[in-house]
Amino acid sequence: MASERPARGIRERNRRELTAEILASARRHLAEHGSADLSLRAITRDLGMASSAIYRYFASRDDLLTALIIEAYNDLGQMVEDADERVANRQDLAARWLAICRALRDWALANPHQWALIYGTPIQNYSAPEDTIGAATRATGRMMSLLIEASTDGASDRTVRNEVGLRSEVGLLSPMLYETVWGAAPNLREEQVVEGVGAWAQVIGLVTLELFGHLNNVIADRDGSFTQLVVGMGDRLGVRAPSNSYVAVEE
Amino acid sequence: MASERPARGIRERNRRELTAEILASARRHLAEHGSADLSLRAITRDLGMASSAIYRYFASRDDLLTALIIEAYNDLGQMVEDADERVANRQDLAARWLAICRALRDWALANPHQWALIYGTPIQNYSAPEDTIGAATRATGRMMSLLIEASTDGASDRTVRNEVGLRSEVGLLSPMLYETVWGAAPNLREEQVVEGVGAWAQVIGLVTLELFGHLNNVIADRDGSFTQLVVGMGDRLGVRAPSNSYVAVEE
DNA sequence: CTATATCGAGAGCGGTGCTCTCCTTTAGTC
DNA sequence: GACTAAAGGAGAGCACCGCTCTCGATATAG
Repeated sequence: MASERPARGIRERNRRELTAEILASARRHLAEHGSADLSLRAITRDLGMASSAIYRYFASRDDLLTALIIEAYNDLGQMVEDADERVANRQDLAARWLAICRALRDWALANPHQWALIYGTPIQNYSAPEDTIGAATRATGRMMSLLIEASTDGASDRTVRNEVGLRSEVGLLSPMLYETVWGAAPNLREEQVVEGVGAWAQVIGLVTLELFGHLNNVIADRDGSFTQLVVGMGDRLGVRAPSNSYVAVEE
Repeated sequence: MASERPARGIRERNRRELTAEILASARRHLAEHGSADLSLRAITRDLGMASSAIYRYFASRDDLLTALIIEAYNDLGQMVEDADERVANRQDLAARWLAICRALRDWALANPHQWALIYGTPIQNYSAPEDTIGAATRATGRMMSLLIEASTDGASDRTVRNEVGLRSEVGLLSPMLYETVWGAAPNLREEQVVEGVGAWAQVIGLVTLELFGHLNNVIADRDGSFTQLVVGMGDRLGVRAPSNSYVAVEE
């Protein structure tokens, strides 16, 4: 079980440990004061090192923030995945949908500054590096794949969309998303996927509005309203509990 | 037409003018570099004054930002109201709904940093002063009152909500919203209002996600997707074009 | 053992928000 | 019209920030 090298030197070990300590301190500062007030000097003071020394570990403040962003994405993703998998009856898409959405909101309420870091105003001069996108898509991916699964199942009993004359030829979605979706569900209609993105946007929007104070004199019971909306959303998108069969769910 | 006092002294006139110039410069800096990089010293440099002099006009950086926030709210509100009123057929709620939503998004795309200022991460130590709430509710108010109008009209042909067992006794909404809504439409069901808030959250969510880059590898035709979702939303909430009567709309 | 890469510490640069003091200019009053 | 009081501009200065550079200590590799 010994890692790559047992002790490749105290330098390498120290480096890993110090990097972790810096991140831990940064996480603490972020949770307490938000990303705007996150100061490298404060972190080095915390750790009792010279202010310049931190640049041996993170090239810039943005680099540190990027690390925190990836952490946040992964943390949220893990939370959502766990919540989903905790639903015993895998066929109960409605329960899974609700669990996922509630996990998202709960995490946001518990970690408001990290939520702001990933879904709030982007930090300047920051263009998501490659490392981010893997982590970034974890939570969203869960939601979307569940919605896709639902759309495939009960595609027949979905009410027909508006006939207002919207274009229906392929082109709304990005090429990348086409590949992903078409791979999983070849005969899914494009509009269904767009509706899924809409549901995702609504959940993110609700949580963001709540967290940023825009629901303050609007909604009293946030828990109840959120649940109502999420359930309604799932309902519309065909996210259903295992239809009539109450028993016959073997394997 | 001469204002309150023709020239109550050059002091008062200068004060108004300089305040306006400061705000103009701040607006310029905000539009170019975003709120995080908005520097009081840069503004004073712009205006050729001492860095300390600005504090005669704005007590702090947060104060200046608050002024910009109110400006942004009002600007957005004006845009939305204008767009709504430009729809000739006032009975065509669908057209008005789409116009409002598109105006919101267009304004956001044209003024991304101002959008971030009001719907992005809130600035620290900032608790919306009284002056804000009037401006803040302009755009949102338009959307909500239109949705309420629609819900009252076609309340009968709305599909019944889920029967999952959500509470229905009064309590989801804030007392303030109850007063507002119940005054305008006494027999509106609470769940309808919550659905309206949900629609609002979806629109805000869509625009925010788009602006903050979260739709980058997801949706190609943002215009088309946005329109589809908004139209679908209105459809569900009973926002309809003037039903069958194509002519008989007198008065 | 030695050459080399790593890394901590300190000084320093230009920037920030904000305060305090000094001094000029304007406003309102006998 | 002189006089007091308020308003406002200018400058120095404080404590902070991100970041760079240099120097000396230390660990690693040959």
